[in-house]
Amino acid sequence: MKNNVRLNRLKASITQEQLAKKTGVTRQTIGLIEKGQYNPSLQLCVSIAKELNKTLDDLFWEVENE
Amino acid sequence: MKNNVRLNRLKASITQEQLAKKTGVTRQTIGLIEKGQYNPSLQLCVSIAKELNKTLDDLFWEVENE
DNA sequence: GTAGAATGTAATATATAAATTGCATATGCA
DNA sequence: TGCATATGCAATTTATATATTACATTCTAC
Repeated sequence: MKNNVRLNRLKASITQEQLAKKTGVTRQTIGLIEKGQYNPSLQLCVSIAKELNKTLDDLFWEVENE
Repeated sequence: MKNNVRLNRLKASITQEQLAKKTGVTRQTIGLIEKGQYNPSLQLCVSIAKELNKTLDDLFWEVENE
């Protein structure tokens, strides 16, 4: 599950831990999602997108082709 | 987790069972997602979107406001 | 009004996302 | 050098998405 979370988190200049706290999960969960090793729930994807001021498509749609 | 899956499935004129088979899950899972009673995985959301020729945002982004 | 298809729903089982804890590594800064 | 912050990673536990099975309900067409 490749995605653009790390790229956009860094653009937002926040740490994994800050994003985790804002989205209500742990730092480890954010780390694994960024690594593409998790298949996160839709709700979590939406939370992450909102915190980064992006949409689902921005972060998770056809990332391979970008 | 309100969404536009049912609306777009009906527009595509396919049954829950057909969509389930195409996305590799059971009819019950599709039914519960349409009812908003599940928090589906990102992979499943992507599969559903592709089968319905929609994007994640079309089906799952800020559905309340549409 | 009956038959079949589509959908709702409920109980139990299984797979896996996510939490928790802990330690290792890397990096920047005093 | 030494300390603090950020991140990686691994083992175990917990919560929940999804499967399976089964039966009920709704709806359409004959």
